[in-house]
Amino acid sequence: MDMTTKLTAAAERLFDRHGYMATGIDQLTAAAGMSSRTLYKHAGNKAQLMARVLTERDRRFMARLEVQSVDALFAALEDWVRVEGTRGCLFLRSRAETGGDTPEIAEAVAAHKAAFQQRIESVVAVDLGHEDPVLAEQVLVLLEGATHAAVYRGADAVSAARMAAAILIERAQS
Amino acid sequence: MDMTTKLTAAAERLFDRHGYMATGIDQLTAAAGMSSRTLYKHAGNKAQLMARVLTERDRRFMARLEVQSVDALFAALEDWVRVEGTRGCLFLRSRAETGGDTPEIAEAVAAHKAAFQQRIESVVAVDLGHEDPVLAEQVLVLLEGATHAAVYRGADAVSAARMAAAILIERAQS
DNA sequence: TGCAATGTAAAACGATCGTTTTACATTTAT
DNA sequence: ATAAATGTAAAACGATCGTTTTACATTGCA
Repeated sequence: MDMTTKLTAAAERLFDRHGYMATGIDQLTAAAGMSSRTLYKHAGNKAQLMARVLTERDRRFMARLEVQSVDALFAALEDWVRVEGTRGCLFLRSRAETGGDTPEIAEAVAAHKAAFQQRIESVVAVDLGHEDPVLAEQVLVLLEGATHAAVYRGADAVSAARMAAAILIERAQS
Repeated sequence: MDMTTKLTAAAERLFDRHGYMATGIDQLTAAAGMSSRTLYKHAGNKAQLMARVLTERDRRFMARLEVQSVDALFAALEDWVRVEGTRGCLFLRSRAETGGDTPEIAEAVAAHKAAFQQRIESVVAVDLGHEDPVLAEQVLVLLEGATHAAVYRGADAVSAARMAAAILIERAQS
């Protein structure tokens, strides 16, 4: 595993567990097993490192959402939550932590959320046989809600959201 | 307005807009119009100040949720979002920023979320004439989802959530 | 009248921040 | 064989962090 990969993985873990601002450069170098000189050579600076973490996380998360039904979206979220834990959406969290004032971060978040919404719209269209923007928005709200409610409600929140989505989809299909 | 009230109001605004970690004590003293000596006399320290901000916010938010129907819960959230803006849930955000490692903050968040859930359960029970924990969990997910989706989707997310809740409630009533 | 309380302004505290630099070792490719 | 690239360890950078303290002014009550 090359230094960039190792750094990005370590950074994602620390930023996710302790927050972007609360994670210092020396914690990052210690976790990644490299000197600060090497960190800066590969990452540029802390904000760019966070942006790269988000881009990598987007890639991994969106890969799991390559499914053909709305119900499978919730199954994928259940898997994600089981594997990665429940600390809320890292994209929204890092944007909020920086007040939206760090361009690299704000752009990575915007790109992810646009892709996220697009994916939901197309999966809803597959399930229904036609587009339904309002239903897609409701599914998006349920996924976002499951992600954040799971922080304090656990996996129950995800399965409740999944059942709610099934009802809305069935209703729209008939 | 006494110093404690002025400080808490200024702190809530800054913590919400820029994040807890990113807001320094000197920004707080400048916004509240007081010396750091007075700030520490009233607040104890930064974490206790954040905890007091959260307790006050819980009071104001929960007061708006003193309603008699699930639909009114979403109407109340629409009002809240219009008045206070959309930067996500300050409770979850501050807990995530501190990794859950700051006891005062973690406790204030836990207390709020417990009260939030309880309120939803009782409003659902009023609407249905009986308790329905699963439906209440779905309403909680929709409210949490609307709060966080509104950050990047705007008010559409809240009205979509409101419509979804109406469908689920109607279905449970018949 | 005088003392306790409450406030400000500003300096100082040691610690830590993100970042750069200096000095040196090791690997890699021509 | 040699020069470029890539790494480490560690010191140093100025800035800022949360917090405490010193010195002094104002207020309100006994």
